[in-house]
Amino acid sequence: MEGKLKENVLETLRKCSDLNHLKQLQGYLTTLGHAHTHFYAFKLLRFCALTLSNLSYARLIFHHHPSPNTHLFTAIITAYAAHPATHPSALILFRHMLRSQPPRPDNFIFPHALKACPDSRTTDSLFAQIVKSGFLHYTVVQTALVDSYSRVSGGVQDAKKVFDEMSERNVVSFTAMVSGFARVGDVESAVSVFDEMPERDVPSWNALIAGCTQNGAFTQGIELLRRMVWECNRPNGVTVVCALSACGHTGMNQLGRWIHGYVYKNGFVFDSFVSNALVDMYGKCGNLGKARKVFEINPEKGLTSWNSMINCFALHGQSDCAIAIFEEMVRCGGCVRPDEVTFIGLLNACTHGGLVEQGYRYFEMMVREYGIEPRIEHYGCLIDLLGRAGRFDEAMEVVNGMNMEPDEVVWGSLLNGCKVHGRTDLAEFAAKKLVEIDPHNGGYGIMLANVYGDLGKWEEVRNMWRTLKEQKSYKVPGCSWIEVDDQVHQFYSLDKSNPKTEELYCVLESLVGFRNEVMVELYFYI
DNA sequence: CTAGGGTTAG
Repeated sequence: MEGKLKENVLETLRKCSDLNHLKQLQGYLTTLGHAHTHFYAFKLLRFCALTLSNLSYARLIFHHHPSPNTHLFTAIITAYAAHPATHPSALILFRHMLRSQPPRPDNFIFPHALKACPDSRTTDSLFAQIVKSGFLHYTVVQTALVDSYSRVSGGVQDAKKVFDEMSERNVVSFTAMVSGFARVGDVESAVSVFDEMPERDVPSWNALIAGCTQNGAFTQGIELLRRMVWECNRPNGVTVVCALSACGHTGMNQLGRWIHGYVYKNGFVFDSFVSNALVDMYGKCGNLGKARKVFEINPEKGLTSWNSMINCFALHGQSDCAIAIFEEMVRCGGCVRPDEVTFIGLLNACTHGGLVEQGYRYFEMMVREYGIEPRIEHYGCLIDLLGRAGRFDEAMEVVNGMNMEPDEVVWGSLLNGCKVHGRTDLAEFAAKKLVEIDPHNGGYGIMLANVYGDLGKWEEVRNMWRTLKEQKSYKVPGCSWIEVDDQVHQFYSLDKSNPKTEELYCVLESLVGFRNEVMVELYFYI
């Protein structure tokens, strides 16, 4: 009889599609006196949280239960731990559980609680609890500890300590350690852990490739992708997203297109992450038509999809298109709301299109209509906008009215505007601020020296150069590259190592009308 | 029933 009911309930849950259905089932169980039977409450709660992703009703089920057991606690804590916004609630409930005598935590609950830890102190205390409850010998629990430490600030070393003391390590433990190092920018350590792995699967490769691309090691990321394929691992959607990001940042259009083909053949086109990464790659490689096409066929345009498309147009100075996309986003984006990234793109578009008034309006709109607190990046855009338009009074008004310290971007944008419009007095002020913020950045020192030169202050020019030499701070040379026929050509400013230097300068001269200090070097073959 | 990988931003 009981078995029959159980089957019925599970069957009904499988067919359940919305909250009303769930409530009906709940009512039915209540009439049978089973509303608080642990097994059913657990099933309902899990279904509600995981399938319907209705957290508020899930917590209702939990809090209405007179005596929740370990399973119920696990279910609700899992649900809370799944989203960063509800991490605090997960921990509050977990502490509550530790205080109340039964139910006791089991080994299944610790990994979830560990996921919700905001700092290493919290992870420490969970560590102690795990030891006390005798669950430390589980590999899964230890791996969760490694992962937890590696996510909180300053915790990688603790993660490594736990990792080193593990008696048994599997792919997951290694991968957790790899991404832990990658997260703090220590690509080297990530690589050495990766090299020690006895076996690797697709997520482990992804962890390292993501680590590279997130830390600016794009070429290294691409090399790893090749090695991954060479060693017979099939890249999945995650791999592809990382690789596309690398292609975009380095202008590897050929490889990007090859990956697009791979995406198409393997059905990843329906992955919104992949679609967004494709849009970004095509945009950065200058193929706006393709970018737009990929964007258009994405059936689930999310916030990032819209932002990426806007950024593409902004990057290429197509302010009209960027604005049109923004308006479409507001009109038919569904529940998508513009965020701070959207406005950075939009403001950049206005800057590159010279639309000062429009840019101003969007800035106001961001604050008033969308309630977004302007971040330093937005001020950077605004100063860039005003500076390029030569509206220095307003620019300074904004700088002085900011409720935060102006950063390099702000002063750099102002300096740039000053140079364009010949405002050497203000340029000196901005350049001095730059040097003040980062005295060891040779680039800023050189800019200040140049401004002194413009002003005819030769004594200061000499002093500046002497300081630069004394502290041995040199500017990293400006560099850009272009792909032609499977070859990447790298351009360094002031570099004359390329055999065709003279020819190249002649072409540049005919293009810009004067000689520019930019050079070209053959870099590598794909 | 538990552990690892993801795009956009001057």
